[in-house]
Amino acid sequence: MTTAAGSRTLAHPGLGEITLEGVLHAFADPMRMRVVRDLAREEGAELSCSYFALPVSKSTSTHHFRVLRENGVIRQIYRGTAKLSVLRRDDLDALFPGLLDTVLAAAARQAERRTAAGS
Amino acid sequence: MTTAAGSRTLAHPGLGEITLEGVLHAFADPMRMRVVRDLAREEGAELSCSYFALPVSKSTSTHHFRVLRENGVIRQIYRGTAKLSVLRRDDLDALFPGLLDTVLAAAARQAERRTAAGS
DNA sequence: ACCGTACTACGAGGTCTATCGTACGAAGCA
DNA sequence: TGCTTCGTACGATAGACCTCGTAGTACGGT
Repeated sequence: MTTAAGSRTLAHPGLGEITLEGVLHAFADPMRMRVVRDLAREEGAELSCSYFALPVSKSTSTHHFRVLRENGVIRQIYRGTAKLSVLRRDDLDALFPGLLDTVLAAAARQAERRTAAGS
Repeated sequence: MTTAAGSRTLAHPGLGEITLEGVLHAFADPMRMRVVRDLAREEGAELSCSYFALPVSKSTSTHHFRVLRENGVIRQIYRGTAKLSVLRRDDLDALFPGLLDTVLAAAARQAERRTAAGS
C-alpha cells in the first residue's frame, strides 16, 4: 500500500480539554519530567521515543508518553517506524502562561541541588 | 496539667526535603488546589481546617491536609482544639521561584474558564 | 467532672498508577 | 519475501491514592 504516509494518527486533547490538574499530574513523575526537560532543551525538535533512553522497559516508556499526550503536554506523530514527540509549548503557554517555563526552571534548580549534594 | 500550650507538634519537611515532584503531586488534586487557593487568598492567615468546607468527609479532609503538609506546601500548628494551616510561601518561593504564583494564576484562569463555559 | 468541638488513627473498599514480560503490528531494507 | 527495528496491546502485579465510617484523643467551657 502506498497510502499517503500519515495513515496512523493519534488522538490528542483539544485546547479546551486540557486541565491544570492533568498537566500537573503529568509533570509529577520523575520519568515524565525527564522527558519534558529533554524535549524543552531541544526546543521544537521532534524526538523519537527511543531518543530518551529511559531506565525503564519499553512498555513503561510507552505508558508515560501516552500520559503526556493524553494530558496535552506533548504531541506525537508517526514518521516511518518512528514516533516523534514535540512539546505543545504554544498550547500550554496559551492556557497557563508561564507554567511550563516555571516548572522547567524548578526542575533545573532541583537537578542542580541534587548533583551538588550528591558529589 | 498546665504544660506550655504547644505540646502537640507536627513533623514538617525541612527545606532540603521538599521535592518538586512532591509539590506538584500535592497540587494535582482539585480538593487540595482549592485549599491552596483559599490559603493564598487570605495571604498569611492561619485558617482552621474546618474553615474550608470541603465537600468530602472529615477524614478525607485530614488526609489532604496531611499530604499538603508532608510535601511542604503548608505548615500546621495546633492552637487550642483547632489546627491552623498556613501556606509555606517563603519556603516554596525560595526553592522554586514563581512556581506557586504561576500555578495559582493557572488555577484562577481555569476556574474562570469553567464558570464561563458552565453558565 | 462532664460534655461538646476539632481533629486523628485505624481499617477497609475501590480505583488508579507504575512497572514488567510477552506477543503482535507497521514501516523500511536486503 | 523475509528480517530487523520501533513501538503497541494485553494481561498481570504490587503499590499508592482517595474515599469513607467508626472509634478515639486533646482541648476548652460549664
